[in-house]
Amino acid sequence: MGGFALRHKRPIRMTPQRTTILEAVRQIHGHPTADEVYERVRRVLPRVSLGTVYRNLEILAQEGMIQKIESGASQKRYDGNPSAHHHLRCLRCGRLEDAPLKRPLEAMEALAETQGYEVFGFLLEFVGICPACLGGEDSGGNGRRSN
Amino acid sequence: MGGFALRHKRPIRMTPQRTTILEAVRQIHGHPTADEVYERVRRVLPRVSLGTVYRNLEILAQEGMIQKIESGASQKRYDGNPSAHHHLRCLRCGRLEDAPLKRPLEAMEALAETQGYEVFGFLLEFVGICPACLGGEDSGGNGRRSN
DNA sequence: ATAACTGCAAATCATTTGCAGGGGC
DNA sequence: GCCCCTGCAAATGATTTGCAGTTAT
Repeated sequence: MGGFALRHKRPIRMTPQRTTILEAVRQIHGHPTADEVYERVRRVLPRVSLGTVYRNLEILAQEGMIQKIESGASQKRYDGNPSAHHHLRCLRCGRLEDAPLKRPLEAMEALAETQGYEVFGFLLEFVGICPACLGGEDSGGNGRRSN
Repeated sequence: MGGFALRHKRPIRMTPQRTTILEAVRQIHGHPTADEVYERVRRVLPRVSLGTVYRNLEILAQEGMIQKIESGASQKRYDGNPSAHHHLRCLRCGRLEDAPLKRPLEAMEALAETQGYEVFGFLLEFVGICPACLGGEDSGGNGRRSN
């Protein structure tokens, strides 16, 4: 859950920057912020710009190669694992870890034992297209939306 | 879900601004943004500042009187219903509606029929305190955290 | 060749914060 | 009377974008 790609395919070019950014997201443990990716990429390509990192994280997420995690914090995080799984965030330090994919209430209990968290609750949000938008213009056009 | 209050109680004073802001959140259909609340409050109290609206939305959420919804969008939204329920967001227009509280996968199917949405997926994030933070300093002090 | 892509810097934009005065309790 | 609360304005900070030059395909 994260990249709900709607984009009309455009040729995507694998530049050194893009490749390095993808690797960085995959290599960094946890779920890096754009800045953390930037720091890491700079070790290899000292001249990349933060703007490029943002642009590529967005594109990689839309291509389904990574996940963009936008829930519950002001800073977005990225995840090299594009398959469905959920997260566990610490209210104090902001740490973000993977959570086992189970039913929410069962999982909440399991989490305390398994990972030593004190779990207060969870955020659940469904994402889709509303009837009004479905009725109006067709799927064409923009693609980049929301958030 | 939403207000995971951790705050040490401080006396909370019901000023006209705070009262009006609370009413606005309750009255506005859907799930207003801070700006929408501001607009509405201004009709009654033309001199309120946007800063005051933000401060009070935060406090009301921490008191558990409203919910602060921070998932999946750059603009936070607020919800006059403080009890547990989930949401359904449109990728195109950003509309945010209530979703029935069921198991995610069942709910996804139900949503298409019930509300006419085309549902792509869902965001699920657990929120709590990680072992490191639990180990370190006790619960004392700040209260205001994360995001 | 020709889009896509990049670096750079400036722009956005929601949200937060410092401050000095004001008003609930 | 105390301290919480307010309006105002400035600050913050993550993310985005315009532009002119570069490069992958």
